[in-house]
Amino acid sequence: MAHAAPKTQPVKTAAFPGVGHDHSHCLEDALDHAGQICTDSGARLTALRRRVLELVWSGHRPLGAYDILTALKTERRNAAPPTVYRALEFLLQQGLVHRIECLNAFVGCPDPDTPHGGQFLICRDCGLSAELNDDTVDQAIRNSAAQAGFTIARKVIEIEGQCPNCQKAEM
Amino acid sequence: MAHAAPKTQPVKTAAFPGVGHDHSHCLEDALDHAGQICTDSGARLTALRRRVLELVWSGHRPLGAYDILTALKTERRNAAPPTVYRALEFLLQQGLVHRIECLNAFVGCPDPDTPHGGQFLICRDCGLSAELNDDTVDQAIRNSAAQAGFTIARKVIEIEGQCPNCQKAEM
DNA sequence: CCTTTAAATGATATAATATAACATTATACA
DNA sequence: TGTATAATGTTATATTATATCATTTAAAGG
Ligand SMILES: [Zn+2]
Ligand SMILES: [Zn+2]
Ligand SMILES: [Zn+2]
Ligand SMILES: [Zn+2]
Repeated sequence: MAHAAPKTQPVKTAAFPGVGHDHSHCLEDALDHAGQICTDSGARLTALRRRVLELVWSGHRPLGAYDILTALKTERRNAAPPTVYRALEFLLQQGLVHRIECLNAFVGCPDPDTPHGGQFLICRDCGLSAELNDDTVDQAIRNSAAQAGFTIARKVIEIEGQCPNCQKAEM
Repeated sequence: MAHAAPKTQPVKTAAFPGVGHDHSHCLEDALDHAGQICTDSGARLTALRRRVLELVWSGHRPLGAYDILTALKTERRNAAPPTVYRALEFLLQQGLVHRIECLNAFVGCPDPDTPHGGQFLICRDCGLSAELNDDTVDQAIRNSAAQAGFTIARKVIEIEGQCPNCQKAEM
């Protein structure tokens, strides 16, 4: 985890990226992490896979496979659905992207170093998503499953609603 | 955490239906509830909608729309995708069924009297699902969303893994 | 009861998402 | 270099979901 924030002011929850944030930084970070992770694990981050990761990270909005395909086709005329789905499958396996089930879409993981199922807040108005990893939620679910004698393999936690920015915009 | 359970014996969680449970009872219950709810709200539980609800309740396994369609076609030769999707849309609106996003499937709600988003345990081995409504989980998510300034419209909580029966069967 | 109107269903077409299967190319490595 | 493996190309098709307009059914009011 990152170092502690300065203590003098309330922790600014950065769940949703500010409208004017420096997204090139998000992108660089994601690619750097990806390079590191794949190097470490011996996985091959090919040009294609890297490019698909970049496209997923073109913003904080989950993208459908066919959105990605459309973008990819402008540079690779022969790109087809399997091209994208295979790259996404790889990126999912490496924990570099998450699949948003309720949207049939994919979004970059901002913290891929340790594998995790994410908790997603998804704005219905602007389409932005934010990944949380609240351990209280996680614990509650683990307890609940344990009580039912259920062994967890994967958690899908997707919260749809309205993000702070869009709430302000409505007033 | 919720209030303490009686200490004398472990809480029997009935999350997953026993292999030999009286399912006809589940079905009757579901149809009775549905009739009551629709009567109360003035919604029209037509023969078709009722039949689709029965099919969804043919077991505790989420069914895809086309599974339902296949079954329906044996009785209504002219059934088509919209036939099923429209009935499902109605049943969803009435809270009589839930949609399982990670399976693109639908399952009956065992407790439709008060609207709620469910928490689902889904067994990858046998396909059975169980609906929980653990308030601790719910609270944790509400807190987490509130901290992010996010307004919740809908929660998708789907836990994939192995149910107790399938764990035993593996030994 | 009949008419008007709205809701539900029928019917056809097509959109959107995802995978199967096999051929070809690139990479690893012995 | 040759061989095996992984990745990508290519084509076809499966699966899930919706749009649109016609027809039928049921509710409501006179
Ligand atoms: Zn960003
Ligand atoms: Zn928003
Ligand atoms: Zn049952
Ligand atoms: Zn099972």
